Amino acid sequence: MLNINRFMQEKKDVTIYDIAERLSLATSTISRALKDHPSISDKTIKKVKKAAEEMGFRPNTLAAGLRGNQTKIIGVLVTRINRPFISSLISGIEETAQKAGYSVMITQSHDSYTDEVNLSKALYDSRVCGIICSLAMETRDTSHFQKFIEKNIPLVFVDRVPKDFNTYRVMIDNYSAGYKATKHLIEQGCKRIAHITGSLHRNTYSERKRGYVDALLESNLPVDESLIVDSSGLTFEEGEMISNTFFDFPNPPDGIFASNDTAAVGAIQAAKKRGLKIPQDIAIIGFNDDPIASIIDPGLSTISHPAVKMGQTSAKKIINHLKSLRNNANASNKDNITEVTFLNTEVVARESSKKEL
Amino acid sequence: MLNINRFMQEKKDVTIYDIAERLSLATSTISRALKDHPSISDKTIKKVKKAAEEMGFRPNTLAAGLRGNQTKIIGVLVTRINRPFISSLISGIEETAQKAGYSVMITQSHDSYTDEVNLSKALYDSRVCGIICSLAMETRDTSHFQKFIEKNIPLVFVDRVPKDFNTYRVMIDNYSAGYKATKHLIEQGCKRIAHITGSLHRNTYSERKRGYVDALLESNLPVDESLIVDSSGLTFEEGEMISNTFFDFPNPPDGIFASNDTAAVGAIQAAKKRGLKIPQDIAIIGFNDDPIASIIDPGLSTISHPAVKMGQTSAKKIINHLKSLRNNANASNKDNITEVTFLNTEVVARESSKKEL
DNA sequence: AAATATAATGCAACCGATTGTGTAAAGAAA
DNA sequence: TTTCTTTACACAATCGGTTGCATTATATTT
Repeated sequence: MLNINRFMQEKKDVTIYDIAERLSLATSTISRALKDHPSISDKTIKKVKKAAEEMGFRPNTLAAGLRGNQTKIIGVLVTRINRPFISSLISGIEETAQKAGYSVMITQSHDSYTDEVNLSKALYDSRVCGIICSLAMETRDTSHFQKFIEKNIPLVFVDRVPKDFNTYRVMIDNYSAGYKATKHLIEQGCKRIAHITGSLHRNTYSERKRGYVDALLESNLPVDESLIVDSSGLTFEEGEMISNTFFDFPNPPDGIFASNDTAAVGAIQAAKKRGLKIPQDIAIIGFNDDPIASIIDPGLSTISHPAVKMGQTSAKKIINHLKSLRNNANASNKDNITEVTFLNTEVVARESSKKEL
Repeated sequence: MLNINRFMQEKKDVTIYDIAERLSLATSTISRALKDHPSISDKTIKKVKKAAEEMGFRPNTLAAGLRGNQTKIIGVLVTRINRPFISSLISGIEETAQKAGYSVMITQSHDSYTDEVNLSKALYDSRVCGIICSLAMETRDTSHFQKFIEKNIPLVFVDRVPKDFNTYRVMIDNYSAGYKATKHLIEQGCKRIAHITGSLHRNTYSERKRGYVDALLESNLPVDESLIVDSSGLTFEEGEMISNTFFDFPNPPDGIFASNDTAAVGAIQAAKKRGLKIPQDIAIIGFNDDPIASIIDPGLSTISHPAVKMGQTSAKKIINHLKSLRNNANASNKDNITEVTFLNTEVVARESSKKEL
């Protein structure tokens, strides 16, 4: 049995030892030559690369990673992959990482705190060289990320960021976005604007709400708490249901600002089913500019979110940080990197809110 | 300078050596105890696990991977992450992988053949334990995957699969799906059905087209080549444009079967702009059951695709294969695993095609 | 009690690339 | 020619688990 097994074993990978032997050079020379190390002559470099090519040499990233206690893998920890915003974010990360020679390891917390904790450990175990995270809905305590800081592993929180954590943050200005969205409805003539928000534990939603409130106040419009509803999942169904309760009010709103497009689409459907005219009876604005926004009828006004760019930016933060660590070996900015990058948002006005044609 | 650096170095990770020293045991014992090896006594196992926990031990997956020349990482190579079908697929893969203790490394080819080749090499270099791939639109030759077979690394092609490659394939029955979609339109009374297809080099599209043709033939309807148009990207714009050319025909179609929902939505928009009644004047059916399908007005009939399940199934193929390799060390089914799994599709009939209420 | 079987643990090589330090060779300066 | 620099390369330790085999401790049998 053992014999059979032995015969069936696939041939070994070509290693730098094999190249060294063939060229009668030391493995250290091979290793350096393959990386264009300055202390290796051009002649040798060429010779080594040629041999490596011919022999079909493929570097073993595990060995390199073990030795340097560091991989070229960026860990990504998001809530759910199959959402337009998130998948675009990941796409941006992967694109930027790939160009710089990094790989991307993806995990999803499904908005569960315990999953998030475990996955952060798993990513640590994989010796990722950096980590990009968008917090789970449930997460309150973020101490499980402290380990990365201690180990000087760059950490970027994106979109859903903690309040108090000295790291990179890449996000949009949710406050001003919420403000802009509300202001837009006010400019269309809305006097009574409802707001469907997500969990206020997440900065994204709480900030948007803050912007919403301030926009109302600024225009001397009353802030009616009954018009502000917390939708745990911001789903289509919840959007529809919450809107229906609004419409049942003796004094219903004439505008709805939903904190994502999915819920906003629910609001549109609810309004349509009631025979309410959009935007005359009820103007609606969402958030994210998901593909549906431009396809639904009427077109959904929304706030556009540079998802892909946020991913690219996050990846760049990691990559640049690592680069500067290399160039400046003693630059251990440990627990001192607090850099917040805000990306632009824009009001995308479509039919669901444009009262005057 | 060097001194400062030394002081700033983060503390080392706890290794099995540290545990071994503390308990006066050999590292081999620690290693085995942590894995519940049968030859280690329960008492020792408990003691070791307790110490590991207390000391905050985290295994270095790189070291384990190097030694065994194998990681617990499943490589995923898709065309574009930020598409509903793909992101759901990935979500399914990640979910299943995570449960079984595997990680997922993601790459996107952007439908480029050269990128696909390079990424397959990069995944190989990372010593992934398996690979799941959906082919790039451009890909004709798939020999770059041969290396995985030779190395006995399980390979699963999903959705967009090559014709001739002895591996796992997880897919839907595109032929019957295309047949069902067309048949559905025929049952609604359509006599002249157009088809917007993707690149016929990809099995997905060529098979759907074959089903379309056969459904027509079976119902004694003529197959008019001018009604079959190849849309390279199957984008919204292409769907709109191609539909417009159809509508300009002296003898326009009364039904359109588009090979994805995006293009079908384009067809809907084109029809609406022309004032054509859907489905009375023109019935439309898409493919995929993307979120838009249920949200657009009129609701888009389509073929539902179990994307998440395809991901889960693909991951399971990898995991089970590895498991059986472990249990049966000499089971090198090299170049002999041709297992095709078909997942079910369903016609989802919505307003865009239901002629009789 | 001696012999044998079995359970539990130790020893040490190994995976493949990286890198600080040492050394030989070639060139430059004295 | 000798000495001092550079330049180019070699040596060998290292990263942290894993695993085949050897060894010791304990249990069982005769």
